[in-house]
Amino acid sequence: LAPMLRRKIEEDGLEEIYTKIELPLVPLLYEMEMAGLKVDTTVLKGLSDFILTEVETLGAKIYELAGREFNIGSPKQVGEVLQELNIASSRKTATGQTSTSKDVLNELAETYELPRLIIEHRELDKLRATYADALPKLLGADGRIHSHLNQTVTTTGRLSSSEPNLQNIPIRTELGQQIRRAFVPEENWQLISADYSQLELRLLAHITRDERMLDAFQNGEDIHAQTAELVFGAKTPAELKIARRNAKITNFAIAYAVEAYGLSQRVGISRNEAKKVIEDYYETYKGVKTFMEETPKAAREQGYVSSIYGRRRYVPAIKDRNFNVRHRAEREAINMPIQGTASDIVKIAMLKVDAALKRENLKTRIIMQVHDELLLESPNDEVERALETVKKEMESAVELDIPLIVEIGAGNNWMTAK
DNA sequence: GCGATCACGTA
DNA sequence: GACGTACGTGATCGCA
Repeated sequence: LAPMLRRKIEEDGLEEIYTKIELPLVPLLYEMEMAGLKVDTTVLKGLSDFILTEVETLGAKIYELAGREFNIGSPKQVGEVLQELNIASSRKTATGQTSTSKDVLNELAETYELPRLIIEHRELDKLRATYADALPKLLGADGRIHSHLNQTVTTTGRLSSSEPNLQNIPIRTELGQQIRRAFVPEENWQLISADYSQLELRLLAHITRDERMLDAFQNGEDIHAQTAELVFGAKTPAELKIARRNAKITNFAIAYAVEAYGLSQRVGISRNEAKKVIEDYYETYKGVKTFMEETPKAAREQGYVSSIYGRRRYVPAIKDRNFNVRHRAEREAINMPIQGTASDIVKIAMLKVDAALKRENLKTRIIMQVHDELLLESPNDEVERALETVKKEMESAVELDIPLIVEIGAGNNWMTAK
């Protein structure tokens, strides 16, 4: 089997990906899994208890407004209650059930209190069940969590993490951030978090060769502000402040081939306004437009798309007779070179950081990767040096038409390290 | 006990 | 009829 697969690797031009990235990564992933992350279970216990009290209070209010008790954790029963109160949305799930998704509840929450409370209840219960209560159950004998780093799961080249998934630890909400406080360094060590700033957007510029976008990154300009001015027409500082937020959403959404409907939902504008924004975007960033048009064509002709280092994703569905299946494949094809190249680069950076740390005889070690972020653990007396080495190795991991920028920090838990 | 469904956490 | 990509996990629920 090996000779056959080797020949296939050669034929498909995958030697670089295989021999320079994936194979050398194996021992490093092993070391990361063995190292694990230290967890302060008292922080999690405190959070769990706090959330439980909050959830109980919320539950009582919810039952009162609903006029009866029911299982708030059951979307089916939530749907039934909304129907009883005649406030159910007409939107249905794939199986015809009344939808109780956050979007739907948010809309109802403008008029009614109950859906707002259900949203809050769900958020709290999710944090409690998935993180505060689940993580302590997975502690090893050493008091550390040893997640699996799966190398052969994703279609784009990303890693995945499981048992537990440490790539989806909360960060967005105030309470969610508290979960990160439970991830701590060894005594007299610190955690270092280093993440690539706007990696995928920079790669969008590099890959599409769009002049305006390349210029912005090369000159260290604020890309979201630029989009706010050029696409949203912001002129005064006040206009800019508002438009920048929407420009940021748009910049990221474009990389995933968002359509008018999706953008209208995210930015909170009408579908026609969103259509205009996308048109203006492509007029402003012409290279991006060309990429969006040419990539599905190339995928149809070759049968696959590639990252800039040659990693492939086959997209047979791009020839499907069904419109929806075909269009989904086109978006997948557009996104893969960006997400795939980002994956390649972070993996290369991991190898370079690891080699540099070992070369300098540092005890500092990589313990986790979260797609564009590396988490390291570093002895107190090494932290200063490690910060410098890690930042340097990550920013110079590869040479592209745009600069790579890394934001880095150290702290006594994952929250403060960021 | 298992799988489908729904929902939701991250980049 | 659907209309960003990539994942993993928990609770519920119906079925075996």
